[in-house]
Amino acid sequence: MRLTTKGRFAVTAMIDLGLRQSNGPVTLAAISQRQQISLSYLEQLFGKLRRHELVESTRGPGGGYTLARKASDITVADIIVSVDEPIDATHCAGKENCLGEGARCMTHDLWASLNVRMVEFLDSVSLQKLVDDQLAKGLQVEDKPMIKRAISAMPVSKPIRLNVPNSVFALGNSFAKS
Amino acid sequence: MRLTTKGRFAVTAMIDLGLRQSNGPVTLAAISQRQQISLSYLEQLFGKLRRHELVESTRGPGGGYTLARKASDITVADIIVSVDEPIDATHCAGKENCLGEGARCMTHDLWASLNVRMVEFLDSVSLQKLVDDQLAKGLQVEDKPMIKRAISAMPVSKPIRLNVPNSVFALGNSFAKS
DNA sequence: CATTACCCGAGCAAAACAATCGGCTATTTG
DNA sequence: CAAATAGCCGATTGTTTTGCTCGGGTAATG
Repeated sequence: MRLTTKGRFAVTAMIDLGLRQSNGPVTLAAISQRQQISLSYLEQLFGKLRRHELVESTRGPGGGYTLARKASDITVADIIVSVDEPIDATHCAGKENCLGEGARCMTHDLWASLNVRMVEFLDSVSLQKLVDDQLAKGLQVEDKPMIKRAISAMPVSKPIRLNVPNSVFALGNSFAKS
Repeated sequence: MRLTTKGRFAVTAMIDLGLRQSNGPVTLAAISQRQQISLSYLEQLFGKLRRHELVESTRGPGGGYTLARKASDITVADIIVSVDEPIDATHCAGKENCLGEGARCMTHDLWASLNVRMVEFLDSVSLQKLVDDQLAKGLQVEDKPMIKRAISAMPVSKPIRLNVPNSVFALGNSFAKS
């Protein structure tokens, strides 16, 4: 598992979806506006999320995305592996004898175990938990009319090309051991 | 914090160092051979590790690197932030009003908290733990003569350009919720 | 003073990231 | 039916990061 902005975008978008899907399907355009993520990029991410059966789509007017199962049954790990895809693994992909001799690079076992622990951790955090955290922090979700399709209006401020240098899970090393 | 192959290389190299530093300084050339990581890349990584005071260097023949403090006082988080550097943070770098209005993108609080939990976790895994894991798995460290400088010999098989497509912390999504 | 081995910066190919564009299909609504 | 909505999909693009090479240093040993 890798942790980059890509996974972060996906998690952010999923929280947005979790917060608002009670009113019916949520459009990517709306998520794009609220979270400042490019629409096309969201389409790519949600394509993967859909293929991994984390979300379901409804086409046509009034359509959009909804969670494929309860938010409490979706974990952060589910989301991240969905968008970060398989790719190989341990640098000596699957091969037992990476160094030719018996030495077999310890990377395998080592990284596999650290990996498992990481996944266990991320698997212990549910989307519901993150949604609740947001609600607890005072974020109020605008109640939009329940009648399907009724959005539309809204000036739509220019998309604004952010082009952030990027990164994720960044943090000053303020937690370095003293 | 980001988790990529870069951090994985650094952790792997540090474990190698932790396993063998009892015989005195360990050369990057030796780590390069054992772990199949390019020497120059290791130099870059250890430059950062040294500036972050995780390792100390000894120049000249018989020189190499040693841990700057006990392996039990070095955490995986220490290593990863050392090589992955600061970079900014939450996509709306520091600014409170990412969306102009009061809405303030939830990304901030959200990612910050998830981030903290990630860091706490990686900070709970010490290098010593990983070294012990390796020893427990039956890896035996060759006891090289204690006399300083005595290595040298050894045919040095060609460096072999691996050029792995890359990734890290990869894992099939075999743990997907059923 | 030659060897060892750390030090350092510039540069580079390939990959991943983030976004754009253009066209398509399914669904709703007038 | 036609128009609008909104998901779907692939090709392409610019930037950043990755992992590595090259070429030259400098400190320590013998």
